[in-house]
Amino acid sequence: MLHDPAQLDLMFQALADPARRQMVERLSRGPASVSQLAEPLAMSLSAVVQHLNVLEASGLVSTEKLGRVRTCRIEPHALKAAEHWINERRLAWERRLDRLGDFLADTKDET
Amino acid sequence: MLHDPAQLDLMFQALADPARRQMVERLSRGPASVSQLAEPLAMSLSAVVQHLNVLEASGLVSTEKLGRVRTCRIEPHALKAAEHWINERRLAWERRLDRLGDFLADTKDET
DNA sequence: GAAATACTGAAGTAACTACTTAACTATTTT
DNA sequence: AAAATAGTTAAGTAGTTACTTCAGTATTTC
Repeated sequence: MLHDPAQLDLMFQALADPARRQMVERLSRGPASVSQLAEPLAMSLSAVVQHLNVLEASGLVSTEKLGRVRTCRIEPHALKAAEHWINERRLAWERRLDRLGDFLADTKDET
Repeated sequence: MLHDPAQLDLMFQALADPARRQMVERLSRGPASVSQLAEPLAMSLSAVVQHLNVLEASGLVSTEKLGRVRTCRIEPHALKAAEHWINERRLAWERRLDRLGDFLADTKDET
């Protein structure tokens, strides 16, 4: 799993945009062409291609061109890296609270 | 868990910045004052306060002012919401691949 | 081979972001 | 009460982002 901060930056930045999240959501249900990705979005095809480039640069999506159709798919490894970063921080916090809880319980015992 | 897309937007946008992620990382090890958060960052205190406001607006961090010190802490619920969004998409994709694998295996059995 | 399809790239623009400095307020400490 | 501390707020600015339109290039289809 890539913890390169620059890569994390690109991933979270990619996920920050609602249109791009919608694209990821669509792709989570299966591969799609650029036009299929564009269809539910209220913007030009050109704009969608630009969003797609952001997603691809972030590593969250990979694409392959066959003939005139570019097929896009999710990269679950990259998604997992973002997920992992958040999870680690949340767990660190929760472990801390647990230790604090134990400490308080122990202190109470000693009275 | 809040799935409000506007809230997700704010959260991912908040996490997109490396300085803000560093602040979250620091807070995952325990509460901190604004100056403590600022200390490792190469920017003015003012800039840190602005980042902090973004984090607070996103719901990822909450703060409480006592006297002249503002103490900041992580909101694990919000972190979990972001985590959950990513996880759902990745699982949707992986379930899809599993079904596809089963289908291919079944098809092979039928020869 | 002409027309339709599926994208791609460049240029322009309006809005937003991440800062800065400087002036300020509120709270402690001495 | 003066000085130091901790944070806040406003205004300005350079750089970035999310689009747009328009003109292009391959690839199919008819």
